[in-house]
Amino acid sequence: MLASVLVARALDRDLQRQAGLTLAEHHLLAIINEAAAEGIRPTDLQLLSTLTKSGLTRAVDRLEALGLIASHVCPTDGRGQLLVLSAKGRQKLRRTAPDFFRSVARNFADHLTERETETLTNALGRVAAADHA
Amino acid sequence: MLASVLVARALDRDLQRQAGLTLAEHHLLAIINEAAAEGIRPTDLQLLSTLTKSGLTRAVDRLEALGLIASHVCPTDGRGQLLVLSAKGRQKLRRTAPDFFRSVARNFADHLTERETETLTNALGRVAAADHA
DNA sequence: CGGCTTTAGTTGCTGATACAATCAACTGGT
DNA sequence: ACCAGTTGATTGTATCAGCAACTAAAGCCG
Repeated sequence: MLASVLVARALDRDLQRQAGLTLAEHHLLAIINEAAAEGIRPTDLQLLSTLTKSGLTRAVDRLEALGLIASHVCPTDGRGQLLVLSAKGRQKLRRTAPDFFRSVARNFADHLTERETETLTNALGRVAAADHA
Repeated sequence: MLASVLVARALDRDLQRQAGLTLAEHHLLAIINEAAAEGIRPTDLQLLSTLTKSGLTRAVDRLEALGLIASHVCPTDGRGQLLVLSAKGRQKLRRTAPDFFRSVARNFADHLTERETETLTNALGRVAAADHA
């Protein structure tokens, strides 16, 4: 827990300095970027993010206000939205990437061996996928 | 990050239900409990916790208001305090422990092999000890 | 001693999050 | 075609955390 908080704070600090984005916001952009071309539904986004439903709503609002993402009403479900990166959002992400990767390396990845990285990925992936009800 | 957030939320939820304590508050009690008998300084406590200075001040205030910890002026440094568990705090911690350990097992430890646990402890310990400036 | 710097801890303020309640749209059985 | 129940998402409210500025006690050094 301590490691995760310290790393998260360091990444957050660096991102805010270098890109004016929160770690959570940047993470959302990254997830949306890797989603299908037609966009991603907030519910699916939530499963991959560290936010709850309401937190996600607010974060999406902010990103939309910044013009980094766009939302359309889902054609097959009038309740839902489809979120996509705007051109500005894609650009932001691309420009931010180098600094961000350096930050991840410096604050986290460089401290681990390859074997450890693999073990962590597996083990924590399983933990994250578990049911925490 | 996702794993840590999900686990933290699950532990927090269980603790609040079962003991009326936040995960952060419970963590502070646990750290103080393992500290030297004469008490622990807020600064030292902060290094082991996930809180910042100001967050720690507030959390300590809450725990003191609940009567779970007591603070004395440090005899060798008039600026500082020495924090100790009260009898009530020790009791709280003892009574909370079984449920808490179960929660940790269910939400985290049970998903890992012994080798993985060992690797995580080492690797993340190193990450936490690193300088995140 | 006496002032300058550093360290310990607190406080005002702001922003972000979560929970719970709510609104809106879809779905399935009759 | 309708209504009950479910699911997707938003909003009201309260809390908590963090930053930055501040106070006060130590430490250092001439």
